[in-house]
Amino acid sequence: MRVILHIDFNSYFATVEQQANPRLRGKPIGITGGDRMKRTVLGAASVEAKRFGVKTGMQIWEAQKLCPQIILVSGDSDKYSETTKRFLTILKDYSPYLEVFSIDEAFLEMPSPVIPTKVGIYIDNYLYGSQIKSGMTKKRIASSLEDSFPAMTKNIALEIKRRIKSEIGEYITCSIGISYNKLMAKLAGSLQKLDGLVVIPDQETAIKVLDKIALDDICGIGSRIKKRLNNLGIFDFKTLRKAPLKALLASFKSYGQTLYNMARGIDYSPVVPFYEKEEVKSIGHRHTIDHDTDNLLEIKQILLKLTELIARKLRAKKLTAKTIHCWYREVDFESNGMQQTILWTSDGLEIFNAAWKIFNQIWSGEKIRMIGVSISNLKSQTPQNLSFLVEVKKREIITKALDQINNKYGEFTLQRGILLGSSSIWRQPNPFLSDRRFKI
DNA sequence: TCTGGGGTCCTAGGACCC
DNA sequence: TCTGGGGTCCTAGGACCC
Repeated sequence: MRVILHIDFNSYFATVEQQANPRLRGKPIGITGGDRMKRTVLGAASVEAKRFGVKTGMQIWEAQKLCPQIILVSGDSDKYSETTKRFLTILKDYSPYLEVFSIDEAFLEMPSPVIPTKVGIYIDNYLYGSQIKSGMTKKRIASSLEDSFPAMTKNIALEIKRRIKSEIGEYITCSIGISYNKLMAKLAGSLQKLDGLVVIPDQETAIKVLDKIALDDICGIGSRIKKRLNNLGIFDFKTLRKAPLKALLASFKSYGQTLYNMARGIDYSPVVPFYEKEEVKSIGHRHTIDHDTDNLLEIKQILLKLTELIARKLRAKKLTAKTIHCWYREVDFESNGMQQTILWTSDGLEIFNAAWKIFNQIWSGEKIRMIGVSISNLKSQTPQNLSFLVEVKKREIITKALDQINNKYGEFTLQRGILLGSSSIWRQPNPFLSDRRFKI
C-alpha cells in the first residue's frame, strides 16, 4: 500500500509576513499583488482576517468593507520562495519522493517498509517499528508494519510540524493529510484547516468522506465540471458513483475515467520527485488595466513591459523560446488570442514585435481590460550561433548590461524609451529607486 | 465598483512529410 | 488516376490548479 503525505501551509503568504514582522501578528492582514489598484485582489488573508469573512481572491474594496481595519501588505514573492526552500529541505529528510506541487504545497510518499530488522527498520533517519515485539515471526512483523504504517506516518507528520515551527517559525503552520494516494491525501489535508492532521487510511473511509463533501471540494472538479455534472443530475459523489463509466466517457471523454475513479477514491497518479520534474514549459505575464482602454499607446507600453519581463526570466533560466501567445480580455470578459511560432529567441524586443503583430491582427478596436503574453516551446540556450552577426552581437551586449543593472537596482531601472512616462502600474522593489530611470 | 496572475494539461483539426 | 497511414508540428480553445 502506498502512504502519501500532503503538506499544505495555512494562509501561507500571510503567516510568512506575520513571522517576519511581529507587529502584524494577531492582526487581520491581506497580501496584495504589490500595486494597489482598483481591480487588484488579495493574494492571501491571515486567519484573523478570514474570521471577518475575508477570502483569498477577494477584491480589496470588498475585503475592506468586511474588515475595515485590515492591514494591507505588499507581497514579496522572493521571501515566500525562500521560505518554501527551507520547508522543502525539512521534508527531504523523510523521503526522497518529494513532489513540489505549488509554492505552499508538497506531496511526500513514504518508502514502503519491506525489510524488517530486529528492532524495526530505518527509512532514511526515521525508525519504524515501535509495534514490534520480541518473539514475533518475520512474517508477523512485516504485516504489523504494514498495518501500522499509516500510524507511524502520523508520527512523522507531527515531527514535521514541530520542525517547521522550530526551524522556520512558530507562526508557520501547515495542514497535513495522509492517505493511500495523492487525491485522498490532498482531500484529507483540506478537511482540517489550521494545523490539521487527518488520515484517510483506506478506500472504505475515503468513500465515507466523499459522501459527505461537495463535488468541487476535490482537486480536479472546478466550477465548469461541477456544472456539467449537475446538468446530468449528479450533485454528489454518491450519485456520481452510480453513473456508468460509459456515460461518463461519453460526456467527458477521457476525463470521464478520472471522475469515475474519483468517486471511488481511486487515483494512480505518481508522486513526481522534484529532481525528475522537467523545466518550466511556458513563461507568461498578463496585466489587468485598472480601467477599460482602447488607447493603442497605452496597450503598447504594457505589452513592452510584459515582454521585457518575460525575456528577462527567459534569460535568467538560460532558455530560448519559439512560440509567442498574445491575448486580451474584452470588457465583458470574452477573450481573444492567437499564437505564433517564430525563430528561437530570448530577446525582449523580438518577443514584443511578435506579440504586437499578433495583437494588431486580432484586435478590432474594442475596449479591453486585460492583456497578456506567454511564451512556450522552450529549450535551453545553445551557444549563440548567430553571434557572428554584428547586429545580433550588439544587442546581446546591451541586453546583458541591462539585465545586470536591473537585477541589481530593481525592475525597470533601465527601460526602453517608449516606457518612460507610462503609468506606475508596476511596483518598484525599492521605492527610492523609482525616479532613477534612464532613457535608452 | 464584478471577477488578479502564473502556470499545467488535454482535445481536436489542419498542414506537411515519407 | 486523388489515395493509406504514421509521425510531427502548429494553432485554437477549454478546464483545472494555487
